[in-house]
Amino acid sequence: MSLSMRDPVIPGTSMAYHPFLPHRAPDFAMSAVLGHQPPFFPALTLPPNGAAALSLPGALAKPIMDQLVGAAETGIPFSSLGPQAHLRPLKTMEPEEEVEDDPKVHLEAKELWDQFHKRGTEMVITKSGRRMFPPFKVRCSGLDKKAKYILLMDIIAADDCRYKFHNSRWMVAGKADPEMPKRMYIHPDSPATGEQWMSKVVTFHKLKLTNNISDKHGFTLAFPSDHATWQGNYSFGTQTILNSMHKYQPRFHIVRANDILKLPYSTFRTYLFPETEFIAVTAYQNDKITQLKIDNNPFAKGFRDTGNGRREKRKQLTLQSMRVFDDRHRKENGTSDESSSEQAAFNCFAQSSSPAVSTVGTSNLKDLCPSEGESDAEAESKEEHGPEACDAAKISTTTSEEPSRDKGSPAVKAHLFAAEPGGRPRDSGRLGKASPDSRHSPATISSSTRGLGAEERRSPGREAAATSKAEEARALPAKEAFAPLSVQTDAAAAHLGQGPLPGLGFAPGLAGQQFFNGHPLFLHPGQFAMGGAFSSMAAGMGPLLATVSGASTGVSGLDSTAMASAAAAQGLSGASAATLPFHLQQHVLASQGLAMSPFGSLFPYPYTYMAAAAAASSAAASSSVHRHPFLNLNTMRPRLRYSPYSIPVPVPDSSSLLSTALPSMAAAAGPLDGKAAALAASPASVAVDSGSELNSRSSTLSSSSVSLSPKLCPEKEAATSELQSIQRLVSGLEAKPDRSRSASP
DNA sequence: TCTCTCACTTC
DNA sequence: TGAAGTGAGAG
Repeated sequence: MSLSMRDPVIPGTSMAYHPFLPHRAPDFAMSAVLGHQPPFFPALTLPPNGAAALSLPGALAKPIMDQLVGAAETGIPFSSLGPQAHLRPLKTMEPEEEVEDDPKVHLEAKELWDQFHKRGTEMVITKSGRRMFPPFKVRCSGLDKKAKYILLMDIIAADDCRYKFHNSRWMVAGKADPEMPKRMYIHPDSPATGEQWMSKVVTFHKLKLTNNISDKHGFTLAFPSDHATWQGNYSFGTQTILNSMHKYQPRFHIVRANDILKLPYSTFRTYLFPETEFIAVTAYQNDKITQLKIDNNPFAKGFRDTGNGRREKRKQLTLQSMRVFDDRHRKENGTSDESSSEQAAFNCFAQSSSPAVSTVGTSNLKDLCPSEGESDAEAESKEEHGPEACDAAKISTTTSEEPSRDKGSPAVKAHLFAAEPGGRPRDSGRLGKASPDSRHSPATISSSTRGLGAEERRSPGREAAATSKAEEARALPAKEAFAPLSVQTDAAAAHLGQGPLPGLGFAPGLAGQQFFNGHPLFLHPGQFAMGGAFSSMAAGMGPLLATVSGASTGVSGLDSTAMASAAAAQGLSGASAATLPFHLQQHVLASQGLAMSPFGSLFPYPYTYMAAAAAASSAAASSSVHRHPFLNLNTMRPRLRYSPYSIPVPVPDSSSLLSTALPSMAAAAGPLDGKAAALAASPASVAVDSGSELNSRSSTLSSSSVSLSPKLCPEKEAATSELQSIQRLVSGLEAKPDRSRSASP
């Protein structure tokens, strides 16, 4: 099993071929040269270095001419396009990179990561999304202070294996499940100047990991075919979808670009930190890693104590409170107002059940666990001087990027780990990893599409890069899910957008795009729920969507009719194109033309040349069977993967649930069914409580309140009796010291 | 193995 | 003050 250090570089990269270049700033435009505003105008816009690209007439001009011909076939007279000689930009762009940069990246919290790696590599994923722990934080240096950069992160499959935790160790348990759609997460501060990035630790703590294929944090932009610039759907989100029990490798990317739109044309520098590799789990398997996290994660502070576990404390407090209740009940029974006394008693019980709100509880908490405060303090101290402090003091992981960067030509710089010079950075199949010390250098890969060089220079890591490239292709088959574009589900959202940019996860705050700001987009109404900032961000994604749509058309064979249907189904009117700014309308029209069949054959080009490759590479690929559809032209049809649309959702017969299900089972049937089931199953307060819990995430306390309160529950006596029984039962098990502490408040 | 709820935490 | 993040534990 070979590891995949994915090489984001695609040989022969040259944006000059890209027929789907999105509309760009006027200085890149050629419209004036062409003498009109052709519908396909955006297709002819140029990358920042377009001038240089076009300076190579022969090979470069032809694809463009092909486009023109294609455009003509779509109804535009070729003659109206003017002579080919005019295919040059009006304005020559100055090279963007006047100041050479030499980015270096340090992994922060290195010690924590090392411990993480030593003790186990479990990273919890949940349905609702879980943050990474340890947090992925880096510090950058060597950036051009003035230049703007976009920082991204993604997580790729580390290998093709599924794992299991057996005999206290992780073992390969078979072949990996179909890969989840990959997403890129763009740091919310992007783009920012090098100076800004270097002035702080760059954290990606907002990124969440989930196993929820239909996660709601993914968004799909849907563009109706009748006026859509970018046909097809594109999903992006702040959550990365992972498979449980699979191994993953986070990656960090630095892109020198002042605009998200330029991502596809910019150089990606990719950094791998082997110690950040992890196995996704839905529940911890290894106590060591659990403890590490408890010790280091502030949110888990509640579990951070030496003596009794929190649960135990809670149990003790509960027992204690019950005793109080019992005492009171006995004392007051028959003499005073039963209801009020019991209410008071219950209040006591309720409060005590929640130490946080009970003075008794809190004081007793201390009594019961005298070491807690101290241990917390210790933990605090430990934390302060722990990993974080160490981070500041010592950065042990540093990149060693080649100082000489090949400007303008595609380059690969794979800086392999010290332990594995010149070879594969990792062997994914290995379970016994190199020691952390051997991994202090991250793998650094730099990919560029700016250059024109047809040849790719490769570092000694070429082999690894080649391997990774093959593996890179593995994830792309997920794009199979392009198919049912008319279906707008979250699952689709999560699944689509697997083009060269496999879904960009934009942090909510990401904004400041210079194009399309404030303009309406053709978003699926049910899927775009973010604010203006994000809207503009999403709008900025347009051109990227164009590339995706290209993939849809070229690879999946999606025709525009399908999109039209989708558009119609979404109630999106083609007239809405009129709401677009002029340049966007141009883009819209042009893209329509481009999306048509004459250009279908061009698809392999753009993706082959897409330097968004690092993003593309985020779509992890398997090494052998599955190949990048844009790298291997013979594999235009990616492997069939799970379909988000075909996930069967068996609806249990509610009647059977009603008749047989336990309340807890009824809960699975949904709130209404659950409640109905609870009600139908039994009139007992327990069942009713369960039902009430189904309707709201009410706490146990409130539920208990319903069932135990004499004012609210008609079965007061029964409840009281039951409570007493429980209390007696528990008292028998209770430790004596606790009893001695159980004084009435 | 996964999901959900809970009480706790931080921010 | 409340939203959000956390592991435990039950199912």
